Amino acid sequence: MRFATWNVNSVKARLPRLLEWLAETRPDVLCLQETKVPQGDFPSAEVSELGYQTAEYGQGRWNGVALLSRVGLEDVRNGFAGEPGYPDPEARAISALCDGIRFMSVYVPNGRTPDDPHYTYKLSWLSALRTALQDDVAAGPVVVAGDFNVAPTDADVWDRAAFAGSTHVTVPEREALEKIRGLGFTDIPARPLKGDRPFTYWDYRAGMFHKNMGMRIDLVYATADLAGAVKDAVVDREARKGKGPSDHAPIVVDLDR
DNA sequence: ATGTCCCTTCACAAGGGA
Repeated sequence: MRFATWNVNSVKARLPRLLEWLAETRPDVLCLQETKVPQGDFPSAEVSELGYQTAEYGQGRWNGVALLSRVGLEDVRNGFAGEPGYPDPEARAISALCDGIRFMSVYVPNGRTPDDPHYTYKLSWLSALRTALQDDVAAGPVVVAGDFNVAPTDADVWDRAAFAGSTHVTVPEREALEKIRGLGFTDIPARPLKGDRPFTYWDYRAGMFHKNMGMRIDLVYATADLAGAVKDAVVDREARKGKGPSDHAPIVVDLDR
């Protein structure tokens, strides 16, 4: 099985790139984030021509997550039990069973700055996610993949000094991820296709991509049975190149299963 | 680092978010 995760930064703006990438990469399951389309506006017809079923959890202008699968899509859940809002619920998580594995696509709140209420929301959201995942982990194999908006270690940002006082690198954010891993998840290491660090995000500005000034904030968390079956995992930085890319690159994981 | 992109609307320019 091959699965992937990708923050596309608007599925409408990215549709040509998405379709081209799907036809080339052919994941069995794809976790999408930041679709930025209201519920019902996901281009399901276009992806169905490539053999994919769609489950979408959309919202007006921001957020939005989706799952694409060509190996089944059952027991779809928008959001999770106990998920906080800001203050209303936001479209940040969707999960479903695909070929016996529960896949959850997540778009963790950004947090903005450490003194912003949005940062508190981010920590609450991650804590509630951990609680909700307990039942899923007890039920069978689980993959939680997406834009976590946290760099797990200092090695996961291009320059730790540049992030002094910023979100994404604070101890409470990192501890929140550690607690999620404590449920039995492994942070699946992905190979960078260039350079020594598997960054997944590069700001559009200032030529950050070309200077490889990136961050590893898109992550794949898999339970032990699946982590042991990983044959290969790569950050597809090719998808960050060329005309009209997302600011995030996909992570592609191959399982011996 | 703040050099872009994407969304929206009291829309053809500007603000918000990332």
